[in-house]
Amino acid sequence: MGHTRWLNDEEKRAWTAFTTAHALLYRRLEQRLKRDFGLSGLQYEIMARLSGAPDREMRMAELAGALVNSKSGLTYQIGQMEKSGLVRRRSCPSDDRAVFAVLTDEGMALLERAAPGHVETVRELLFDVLTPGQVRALADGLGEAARRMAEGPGATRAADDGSGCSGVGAEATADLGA
Amino acid sequence: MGHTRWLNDEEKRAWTAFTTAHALLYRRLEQRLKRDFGLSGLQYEIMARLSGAPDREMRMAELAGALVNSKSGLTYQIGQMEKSGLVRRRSCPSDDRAVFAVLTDEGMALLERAAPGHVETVRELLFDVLTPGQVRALADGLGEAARRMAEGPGATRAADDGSGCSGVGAEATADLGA
DNA sequence: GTAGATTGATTCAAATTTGAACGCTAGATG
DNA sequence: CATCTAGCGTTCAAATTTGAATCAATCTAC
Repeated sequence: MGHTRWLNDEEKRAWTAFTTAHALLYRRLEQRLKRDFGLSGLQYEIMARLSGAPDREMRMAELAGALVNSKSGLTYQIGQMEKSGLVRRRSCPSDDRAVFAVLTDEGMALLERAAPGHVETVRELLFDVLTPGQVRALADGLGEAARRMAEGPGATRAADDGSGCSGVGAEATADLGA
Repeated sequence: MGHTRWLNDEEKRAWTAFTTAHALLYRRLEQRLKRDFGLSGLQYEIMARLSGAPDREMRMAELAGALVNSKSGLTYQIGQMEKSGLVRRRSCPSDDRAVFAVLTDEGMALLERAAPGHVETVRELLFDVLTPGQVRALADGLGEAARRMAEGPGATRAADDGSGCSGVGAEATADLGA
């Protein structure tokens, strides 16, 4: 392997902008969610994902894959949210291994209260700053990068077996600003 | 406050692409760093930042601000890295409150070994996928967003007093792919 | 100068995250 | 059918992160 292809100045700018913007934005969103609704960012994302899925439910592994989170971490958070009544577990009749996380009515209600402010913040801090062309570049460029990383080698398999328990095709983008 | 300005389809695509690409990429980078060098992502970033600063040192608060991390979290990590000899603390003669984190020669050497693979991964998974126009859009659009969030209201102050202890202007972008 | 307010960093307990086992079931192979 | 492999979710201990105190030192206004 020859010489490293270092980043040029514009790539360095892009890289720091990417990581810094993400960190700052995510931090703001978390602060707001915690302060106003006692929710963590992950909890919001879980609810947003579930809200967009058929019957408002997803299998644990599928959900973990969609959120890019570890399985054990998801188990923990679903446990917390179950205590709070935001989510409920349901086991799958046809496959005793599978567990579904289901968004409760209470969870849905909280999500609907939290979503407006959340989305508004994303808009103010991100989309109001970007030109339409830049929005498209994000969607296209980063979308393609994400797709390749999700499939390509090294991806933590989330193997989508089309088992009889239903199951969503991976691309369910929630309406409530997942 | 009237109605919520929800995200349109392209904005939703951009938002999920942004968050998902970041999560996937960051996870890959962390796995690689941990496996090959026993480093966490944060530790790498700390070293990369320090390596680009004058005298390879920064004040704790300044560093925390640059990394978008809590002060207490940084205290912990610097403690860990000090044990490993990657970093060393130095107190400021003219201000007894201030503490500098200094990258040691050993730390610098490790960074130089880790950087090529790190940067190469970023290139493969991100920049090789993006068009030059998309790179520019990231740099410009997200750069502007980051700038506003860093300054605008709600920013966790990192007040840059130009005290006699030296101190870097906030924008030191490290060469080693911070 | 001195009280009072601010800033810099650390400490501490609680919450969360991580990754490697573990137990269990479904599906494949013989 | 018996066994073997692989997938799913959980558990567990260790590591990390968080945020609210805390302690000390600087700066401000009297």
